Amino acid sequence: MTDPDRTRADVGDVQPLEPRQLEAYFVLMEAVGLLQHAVEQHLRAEGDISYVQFQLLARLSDTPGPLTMTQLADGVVYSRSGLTYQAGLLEKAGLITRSPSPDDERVTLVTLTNSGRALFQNVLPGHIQLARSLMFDPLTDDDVDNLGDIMTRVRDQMRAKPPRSAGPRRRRSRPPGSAQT
Amino acid sequence: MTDPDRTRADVGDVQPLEPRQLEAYFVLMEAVGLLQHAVEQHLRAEGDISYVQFQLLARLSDTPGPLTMTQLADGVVYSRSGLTYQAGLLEKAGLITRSPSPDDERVTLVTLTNSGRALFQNVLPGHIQLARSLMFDPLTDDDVDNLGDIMTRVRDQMRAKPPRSAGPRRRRSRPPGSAQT
DNA sequence: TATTGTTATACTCTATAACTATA
DNA sequence: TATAGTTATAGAGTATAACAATA
Repeated sequence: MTDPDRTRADVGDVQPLEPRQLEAYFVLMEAVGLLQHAVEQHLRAEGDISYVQFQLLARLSDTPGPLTMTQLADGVVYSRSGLTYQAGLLEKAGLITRSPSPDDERVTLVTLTNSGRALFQNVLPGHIQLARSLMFDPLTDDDVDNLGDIMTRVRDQMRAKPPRSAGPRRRRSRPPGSAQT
Repeated sequence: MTDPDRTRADVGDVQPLEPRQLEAYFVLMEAVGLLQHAVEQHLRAEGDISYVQFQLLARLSDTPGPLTMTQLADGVVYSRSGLTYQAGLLEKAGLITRSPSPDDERVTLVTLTNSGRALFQNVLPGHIQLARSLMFDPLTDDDVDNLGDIMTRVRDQMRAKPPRSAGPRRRRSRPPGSAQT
């Protein structure tokens, strides 16, 4: 497992690893990192919610009826308990309600309250405004179309791939790097 | 004041919020969210490091000499103490060392150890491989160029804008939503 | 038995404020 | 005084495992 010679930084090993791809990837991650941070700040300041909570509200706003916890979690949160935690916060804040489904009593139906809808609508324009000023200002219409098109393909690709398995399982409660050497 | 001349994306009015932009923005955030999650899993499994730690190692790998804490933090971490925490973990894992600068005794110089360099080089190819399989597979060369070009402009835009101030300060320790209505 | 959701718990990470020490 | 970094501490968020209830 410690073969520093095997894989060199000279990444020309297995495949050329396209420098263009490398650069695109890192720039993407950096830019989105900055964007996420700015957006989190904004949402916290304006509505006292996190981006995850914003996503959950967005999903509920986008749907006519209520959603089940499982439906709500999809793509936003990666553990059931994580969603329960977030839903607990949102419910405590009066932004959603939870009630058992009549059809299937195992299921919890999540409904956006008026207050929740109002908060979301209050916060959305500024959110978009911020996103626009941070990322769309330097882009042309074509750029926006391209970006949307590209990222749509990427997203679809990712949703098709194994969404949650990403390699062999290992322990996670050691100091970093201790898996190595 | 709020853009009297139309921004490029045909805006005659601020409200309609450009559906194209909206969609591009949300798809971007979703796709990158999925990507980040997958990448975090991979780094944890392969090298027992987080993405932030990976970024710090990457920065050090990219530089001939040592970096100061402040230089290292730039763009990766948003608080001094956050970096001290991460550096503490990396040092404990033997991936970096910290020593006072001879020039300015206030400054801490961070150096990548051989072990740290080896770990980074071990982990990098798989990291890129994963990124490629998740996001570059469905893209053409032109797409990659476009994406890189677009995100470079976006990133530069963001670095130019107030990077860490993003609106009026407010309290952060209330339940979500309580700032509203 | 399988599925939906919650709870208990442990852990990671971030950020503010107070502090030390150098410049 | 201002700057570089650390420490103390508090809080948000996540995930695993055990659990209860329903299908």
